Amino acid sequence: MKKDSTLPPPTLERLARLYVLLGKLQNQGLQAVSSKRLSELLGVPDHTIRKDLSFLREGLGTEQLTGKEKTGVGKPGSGLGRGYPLESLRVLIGAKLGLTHPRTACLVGLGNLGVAILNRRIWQEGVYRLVAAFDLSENRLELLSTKIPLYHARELEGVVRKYRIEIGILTVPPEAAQETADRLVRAGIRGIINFAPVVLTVKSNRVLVRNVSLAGELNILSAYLYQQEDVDG
Amino acid sequence: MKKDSTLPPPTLERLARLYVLLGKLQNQGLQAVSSKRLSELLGVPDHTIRKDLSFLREGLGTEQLTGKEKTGVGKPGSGLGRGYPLESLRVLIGAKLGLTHPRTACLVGLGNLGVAILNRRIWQEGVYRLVAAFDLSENRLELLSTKIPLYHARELEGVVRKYRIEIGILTVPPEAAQETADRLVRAGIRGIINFAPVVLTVKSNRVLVRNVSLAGELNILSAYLYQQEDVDG
DNA sequence: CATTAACTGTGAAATTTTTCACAATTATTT
DNA sequence: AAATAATTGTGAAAAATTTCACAGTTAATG
Repeated sequence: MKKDSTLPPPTLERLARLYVLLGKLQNQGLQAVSSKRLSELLGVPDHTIRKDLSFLREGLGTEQLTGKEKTGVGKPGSGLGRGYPLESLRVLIGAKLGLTHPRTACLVGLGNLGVAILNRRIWQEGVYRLVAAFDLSENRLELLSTKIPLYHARELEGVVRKYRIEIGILTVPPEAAQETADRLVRAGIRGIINFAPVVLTVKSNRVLVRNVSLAGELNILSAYLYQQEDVDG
Repeated sequence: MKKDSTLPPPTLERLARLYVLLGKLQNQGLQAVSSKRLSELLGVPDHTIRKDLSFLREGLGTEQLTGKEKTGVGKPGSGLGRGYPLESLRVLIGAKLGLTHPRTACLVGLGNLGVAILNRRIWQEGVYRLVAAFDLSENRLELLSTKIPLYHARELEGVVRKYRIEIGILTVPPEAAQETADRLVRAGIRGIINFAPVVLTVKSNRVLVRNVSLAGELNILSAYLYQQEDVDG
């Protein structure tokens, strides 16, 4: 539709995380933050944050921002209330990332991990709507007390199609992960967040996959530690 | 110690994930893979994989690899058994990333998420040793049946120091996350993998933090979907 | 009201990372 | 034994991303 210029991937990912942080800061009752503060909180250099934020300029409205007009959201200067106003910054990032209208999600696999995610507060906040959760065990389904509609796994395709579910969160055992992913894809899912310890293969390039891997994180951490050790001695 | 040239971060992170994948492929009984296959499996272009792998050359041994000697691990040519031999490639990556000697880890917080991680097979594989898990609830500690030593949270600092635990995995409720992280840092932890839905602030630059955030992943996914929607219509 | 201090915003430079393109290699086929 | 097909490895070019440095802004201070 809008042919908004697309963001550089690293910027997009940092903004997506920043968006979460801004919500937290708002809940703490703050009004504004500086790029320096955000830098400390996020572990990203302050100039990188300002640069990222400068992408919000594009498509800010119909006002012709020619030349050296005032363009940004941030308020320069010292003293309280300077920096970026939380409220408007958050709205702006939300608009840029398309986080304004709610997305539907489903959760597949109600083991310990699945239940942990089922109980997350994020589903109460309204931005993401968990409209279904699936499991193989009838027993499990009956035992769980939640407001989220629960279904037997055999109903996966039907429910995903019916509610046009966009995002699938995979918390099934590793053996079942690939097959479940295939089923989600066939049912028309648009994105998958995979918590199962497998490397998913999804051919369709219409479907985005984010792998969250404990083993991967451990390896990355170890490798950085190892590099540190090389340097420090 | 070794002053090994440090890897570009994107390469390091891809190799760390590749290492996991190679283990899986080995378990499937395969002997070798091509960069093209890895490309499909990992969703990374094949030339990027080959380039990444080319960093393994450095410090491959004392052989002086002058000129156009045979240097790589991969076997060119067509037919079965061509490409990269899984075994030796995995060993080489492991050596480069310092994944050869086991690392100690602890798990803090034994709610649903914690227990899910406690039961992961990775702790049986020998590369990472989960030497302690903590929780506040005595009840919970008694109920759990596992070979991993369980402790009350009050013993955190003592146990971390005693066993020189390097990596902490945080699966506590959000309210407790920052304080727990502070305690881990004070006790001398070297890295933290944070699964709690908060943005941790860790001043010490001796300590590495990896945040695993459902909200972050959801936002990233949504943003990419939104960009796709802009293009497709 | 001039000065100071603490910020933002950004074009341009520097750096890093990815992509390209193709020579070299080797099993398999003809 | 020549041709073919599939594959690695890598310098060099291209592209992307980060860093720099500083002009411009504004509340607070002296």
